[in-house]
Amino acid sequence: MAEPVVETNVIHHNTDAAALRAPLRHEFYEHGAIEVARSLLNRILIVSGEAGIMNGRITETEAYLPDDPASHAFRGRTPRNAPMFGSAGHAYVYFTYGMHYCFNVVTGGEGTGEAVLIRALEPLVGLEQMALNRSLTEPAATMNCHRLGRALCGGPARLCQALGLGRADNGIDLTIGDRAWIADTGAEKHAWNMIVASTRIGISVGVDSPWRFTLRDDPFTSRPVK
DNA sequence: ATCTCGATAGTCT
DNA sequence: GACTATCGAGATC
Repeated sequence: MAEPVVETNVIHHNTDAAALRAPLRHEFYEHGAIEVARSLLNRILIVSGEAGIMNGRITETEAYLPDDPASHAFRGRTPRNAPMFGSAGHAYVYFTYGMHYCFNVVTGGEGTGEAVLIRALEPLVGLEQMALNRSLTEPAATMNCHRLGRALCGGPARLCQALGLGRADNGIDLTIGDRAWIADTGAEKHAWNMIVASTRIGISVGVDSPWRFTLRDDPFTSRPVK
């Protein structure tokens, strides 16, 4: 095996307003969940709500594949997981533990039942609203950048609460650019060697599959990579 | 830093 | 009836 190649940590983003408004199109999502999970890193997730625009950089993803025992889709289609079997580029937002929502993007061809869970963001725009949504007790001013980022968006349920994503967003089309989308910010030139693959979190089966993806040395994760 | 535990309701067996 | 793609608080090191 060759030694891993280390490149400089330069992200070529075009984050001007026009690029942020342009959603990634259907074809982007129409690949396998692993490829999409890796390609989503460093891109900007945007939510437009009553309170205005909020966004953040995607820092942690997990792929859930067809024939994957950890996937909600593993035992076939049900009312709950139906969006996973629908069209790529739509949202699958599920409710769990009696109180939390988690946000996924559907990938692959129609009917394959795969998705990518967004597990963490670096919050960029709308931090005050996010802090309100999260009912942050500790004043944001007393936290350093990394601690604040973790408190707001460091976890799949945290980022949903911060961005106001919930039941009403289950099944929405992410390629339109009205409510929620991922920007086509020109990050297509990814340094793939910077991506770290590790095992997924919070599951009891499929625990050995390295389908959690983070960026090397990026502090905005839900938990450190082991 | 790492752990244990309880909350809480929808989903499927 | 069992389980859950989680989180926060509190204990302990």
